[in-house]
Amino acid sequence: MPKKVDHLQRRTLIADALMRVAAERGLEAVSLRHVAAEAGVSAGMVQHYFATKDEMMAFAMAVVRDRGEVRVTAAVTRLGAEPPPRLLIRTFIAALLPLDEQSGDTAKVALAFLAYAAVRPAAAAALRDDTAQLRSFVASLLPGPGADEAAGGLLALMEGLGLYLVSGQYTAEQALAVLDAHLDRLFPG
Amino acid sequence: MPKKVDHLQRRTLIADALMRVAAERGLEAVSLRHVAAEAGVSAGMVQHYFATKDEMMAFAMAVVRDRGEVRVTAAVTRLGAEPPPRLLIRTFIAALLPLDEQSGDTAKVALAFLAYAAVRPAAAAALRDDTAQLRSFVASLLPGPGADEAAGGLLALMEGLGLYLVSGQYTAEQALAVLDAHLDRLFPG
DNA sequence: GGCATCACAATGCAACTGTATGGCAAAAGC
DNA sequence: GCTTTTGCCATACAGTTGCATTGTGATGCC
Repeated sequence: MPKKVDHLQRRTLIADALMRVAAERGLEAVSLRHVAAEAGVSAGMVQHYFATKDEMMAFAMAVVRDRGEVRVTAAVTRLGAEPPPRLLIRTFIAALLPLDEQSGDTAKVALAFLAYAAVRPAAAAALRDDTAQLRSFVASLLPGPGADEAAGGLLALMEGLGLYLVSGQYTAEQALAVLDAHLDRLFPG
Repeated sequence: MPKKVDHLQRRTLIADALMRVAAERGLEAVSLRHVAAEAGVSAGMVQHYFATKDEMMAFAMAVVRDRGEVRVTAAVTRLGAEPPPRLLIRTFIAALLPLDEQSGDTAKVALAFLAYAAVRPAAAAALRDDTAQLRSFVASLLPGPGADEAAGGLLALMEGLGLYLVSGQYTAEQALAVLDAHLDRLFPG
């Protein structure tokens, strides 16, 4: 076999360029040539690693999701074993929220993908499982009756805070204040 | 002066077509020709009423916002004078949430516009005022201390529920259950 | 009745889109 | 050393995009 190249690395390099373009100019500015230029490679190479644009988009979406998962698990494991439920919840929600500038870009991309998936049922299916899983996990950590609705509410609040952060309506401090106030209600005493 | 035409009506007709296209196939499918075809008019006419595509988009965004406002005030005035705060809040949040199929389309469009505005600071400014206004209104209705953070949390929860509804993760009943559970916490007793 | 003004249509144009295709160099297996 | 496979590039292509231009009726004012 000839020249061996790490396909995954190349694809990730391209996906990163895609995300940069999407974060700066929106998903509609994402074209093969723009992505290639942003990545500093030829348009032909992008085509070589992704047969179609849809395939490239799907891969980039998967990267965004995986990065989020990594951020969460990293933040959670940093807590050590058996952390108190409230701290655990606060930690992984804070890890998911776009609180700094860099994750703000990621969130912009995620928002663009969300709108993209809203009219493409096939792409939306992947997102569904993620939240359902997250919700039952949060519900298991919440005290008292009505934990299920409370978990749904907490996650919805998280998404909403994410939206406000992306659109620049909230600062990181404001968002965390709102989150903490909500947690105060969920963890009485 | 020649043929007098109701400009606003024509522009609204076109904006409605734009929203239909965006709801079905996403914002990136919104082109002058597609919108014209959907509206059943010539592409030249669209150009006649909107000098540029951006102007058309801005007008459509304004229409979406205005429709939301109308929905809210209609639902609220239906309550009569001096409604109890909790009912008032629940009513206008329910009016804003995409609970039926038709408003689901509107919400898809709103989501697309949100992503659109996320990378266009000029378009995002209009949204900011709206939520700030809404937040102080809600805060004035909430009891006890920390009303400001609680109002922010409630609105964030609303946005998150909207997202979940649009992406098909929640049914209308589930969303309302989560909302009511949250209101239970905000209005103790 | 002339005529300016407006509504609308048709066409053209350069730029861009995603994808197909062909070619070329390099590297491994024989 | 030759062949084959692979990485990558360049170009071509048909279709679409936003926008400019020009033309054509129709209308209402004077």
